Amino acid sequence: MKICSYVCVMKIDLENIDVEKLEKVALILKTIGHPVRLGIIGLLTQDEELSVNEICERLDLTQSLISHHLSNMKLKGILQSRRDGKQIYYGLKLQEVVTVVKCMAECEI
Amino acid sequence: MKICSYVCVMKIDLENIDVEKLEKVALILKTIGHPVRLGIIGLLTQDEELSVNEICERLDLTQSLISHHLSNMKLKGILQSRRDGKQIYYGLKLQEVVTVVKCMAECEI
DNA sequence: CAAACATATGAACATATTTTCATATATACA
DNA sequence: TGTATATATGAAAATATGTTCATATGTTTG
Repeated sequence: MKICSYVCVMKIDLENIDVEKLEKVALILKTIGHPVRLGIIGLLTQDEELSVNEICERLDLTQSLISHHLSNMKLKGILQSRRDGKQIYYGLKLQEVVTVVKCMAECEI
Repeated sequence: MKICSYVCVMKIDLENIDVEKLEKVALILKTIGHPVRLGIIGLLTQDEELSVNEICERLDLTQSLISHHLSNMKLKGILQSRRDGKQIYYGLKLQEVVTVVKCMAECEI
């Protein structure tokens, strides 16, 4: 399913977007725009929730690195987390990022 | 028109995205994720093409700064340019970025 | 309560990005 | 051809980001 093609003709009304909002949008996009964080988002579209360790193993990256990236994305409202015993489970909060990533992943670049 | 809501349930199949593609996607998103560059993209959704000077004036930023950002985005395939006499006109090449920005601009963050 | 496990955090370092300034290049036109 | 105009470019400085390492915190269980 390709959506970009007909949506993309619409104008982005920047007059109605205040600077603060624009900077928030920029911040989210910049944050998503990193291979490790994209990897995490990818995993979390397949599994609703994953523990830090599961993410580390699946991406084959260190706990510390993953933890930093998770905190980063949580801070920006992209992810949410919940503790269950010893583990902390992360999941997507800002669902729109999936649309964004899908759109980019589908197009030819 | 809100599209995100129903698209976002779909999974991002990272198995089918090679690392190279993933990094390209990351690069595009990171590039878009900057206030000045978002501003340029916004203008170019309203006007198909704009000269460097027009962009500078509308965003009230220096020629050099804008020029650097334009080159950056052109290099990454987001924009295209064409010379007409003394001026160089820039326009969107990777139309998908509009979907991306719109999606982010519409959601509550 | 101590040990083991899961995760977070802070500092330090390396690297990348953004912006500015000065200057170069390209085009038009008198 | 020289001058004005439009844009690009390169280097430098300031700032931000990513990664690693060591260690702290929180939770469970023997």
